[in-house]
Amino acid sequence: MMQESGTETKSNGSAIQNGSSGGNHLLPCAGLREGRSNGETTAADAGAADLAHVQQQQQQQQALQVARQLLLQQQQQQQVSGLKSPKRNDKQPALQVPVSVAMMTPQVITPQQMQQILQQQVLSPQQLQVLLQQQQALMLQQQQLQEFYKKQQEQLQLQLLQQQHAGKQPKEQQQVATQQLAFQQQLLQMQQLQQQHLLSLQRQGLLTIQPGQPALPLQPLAQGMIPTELQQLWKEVTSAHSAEETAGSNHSSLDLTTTCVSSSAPSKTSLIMNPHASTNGQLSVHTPKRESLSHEEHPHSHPLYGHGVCKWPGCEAVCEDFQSFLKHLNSEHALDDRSTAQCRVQMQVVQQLELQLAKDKERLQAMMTHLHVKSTEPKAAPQPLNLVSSVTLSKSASEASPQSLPHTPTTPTAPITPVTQGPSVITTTSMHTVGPIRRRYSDKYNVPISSADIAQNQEFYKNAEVRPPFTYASLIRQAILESPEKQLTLNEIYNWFTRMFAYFRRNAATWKNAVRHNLSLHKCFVRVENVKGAVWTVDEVEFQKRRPQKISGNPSLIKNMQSSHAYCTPLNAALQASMAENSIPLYTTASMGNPTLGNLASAIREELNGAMEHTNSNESDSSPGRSPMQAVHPVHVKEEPLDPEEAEGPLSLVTTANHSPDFDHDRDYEDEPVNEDME
DNA sequence: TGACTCCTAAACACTC
DNA sequence: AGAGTGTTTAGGAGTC
Repeated sequence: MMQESGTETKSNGSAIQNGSSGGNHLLPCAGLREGRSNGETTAADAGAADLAHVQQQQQQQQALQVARQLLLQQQQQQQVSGLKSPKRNDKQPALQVPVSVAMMTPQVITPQQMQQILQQQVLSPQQLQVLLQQQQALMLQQQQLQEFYKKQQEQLQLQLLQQQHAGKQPKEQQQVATQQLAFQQQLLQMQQLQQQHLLSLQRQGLLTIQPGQPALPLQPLAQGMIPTELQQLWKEVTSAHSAEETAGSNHSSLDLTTTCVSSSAPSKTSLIMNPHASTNGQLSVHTPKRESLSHEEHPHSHPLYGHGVCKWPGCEAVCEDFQSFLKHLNSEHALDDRSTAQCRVQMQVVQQLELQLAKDKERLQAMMTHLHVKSTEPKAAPQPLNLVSSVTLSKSASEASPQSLPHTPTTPTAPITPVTQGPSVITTTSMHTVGPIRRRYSDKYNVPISSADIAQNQEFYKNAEVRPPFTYASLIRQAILESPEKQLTLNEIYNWFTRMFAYFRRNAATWKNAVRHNLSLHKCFVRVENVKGAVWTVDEVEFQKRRPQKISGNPSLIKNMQSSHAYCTPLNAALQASMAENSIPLYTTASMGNPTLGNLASAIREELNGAMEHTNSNESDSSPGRSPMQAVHPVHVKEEPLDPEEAEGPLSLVTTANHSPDFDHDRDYEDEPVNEDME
């Protein structure tokens, strides 16, 4: 360490001032830094994007399902129309209350359950995201069905009134009744699907229902939460707010649902009043018509219209505004053989996707089960370890030190749960990153946490008192490199820690001491006299030298990485292929924007790139160490014990759009986590 | 088993 | 004197 203390002119006071406001000038990370005040981005935004896509997809599926259902109805109707008595009025009461409250109750995870999940810490942030997305998808469907049902009932009543006055239109009454029944069936199917989904979650350990807890379907309606509320709940729970508060607020979240409902809620009126509906047996055509009508009320959303383009499969006609789109829709995609055929094709596409999804889910389940069994075989968790302590805390900290209570997350409740409790610790992202890609601490406890995890869960670490699975040195380096001038005062480093990680908002004495200790201990941290006083910089060369231990010497690790890569590449290809081959715009190239799959795939690539870079660089170690200026790039290091020398030479077998130019720089550092997300 | 890394804790010195 | 900063040592635990 540089011994300059004798000549230091630092001013503690100024340093503190700088520190307190230091975050403000860290422009590159402003988004992150200000997350707490501006609303957290990154993960949250990604989730929103995901939701948008999922929503869109759901809308398409919904429209098709409704169309399918209606087609069926009409066929049945045609078959029995001659047999049925036109007198259906007496049936109306029964039709008006056909759906129980339970049926209409969104079977989402209740606040209590969400809280429980969080408390148990059995879910990684990714899992929570996935969970939320799944719930949201289901919710969207159910919302749409509910809306549809309501409209049907309204229409039915309207018809009744008309009939009472005019004493006619029995056929339409019959239609409505039939549709009601069909709709009820659909709701039942939805309910069953959701039940299966929940059961699946339970099987996977993702969701635990207490013995005394009523089954989800029986949850009171008030406890049902719409997806955005779930997200909000997640935030608030991780922010140590009570779940009850969150549950109490049910405002605001209607963006998704309203959009969804408006976009796809089938207009019963249009269906019934549409001459085709009552006279034409070819139903597939109704979908566009119905939607076109229903969306006149909600001009801003239509499953078949977006970005000024008609999204009718194979069309892509440019429509300047919604009105022209409607005209186009009615003229070009009217009821004819072609449209009907296209609709059928689309139905098949959806069915294929559903089939594929089911298969992949099954496969995932098998993988998780398999990995869980394997991972828990060697050692059982003898002591409670939460996500945090299991990742990085040394025993002295997690057990002996009373100060280390932060491991016990203050998040509402947080009973410490053994991480090996269930397969749930294996997340989608962790699945493909198990093994050498994780830093040893993670491997140690089978809690794979990657920078990708953090990237996607920056929010999580900001709000939950979960110890980040990174070394102090890495965090310090990250903090410094994130700063515009690549230098920070000690106090600014402190602030960065507390800003980025809720965990470091407690026990300051402990971790601040550790920070100082690391700054002094590691040669890679250079103290420089500055106008501000003393600032700390990172000597990247030293940082790279810092890690003599190489995993290159471990053939098994390399093998694992390569095999992982071998698995990933086809997986990625399969993902894209399955998307593209279905010719669904959402899923094609640009679509890698599809948050869910796209991110997953890119995350996989990224992780494996890192791994391969590492292994490859062992062979072609061409990095002579870079100048501090080079090092100044924002860090993107993975949490892997990588070789210092490999920094540059990522002979990446896979190039990804996501591949950050900076990515390679830090590949070798053993810990460098936080960056990707933060950038 | 030993070298190594990382963490925590603590003592001490220096400056303001 | 007290707080903040910086350095150093020690010991435990895990990895390789």
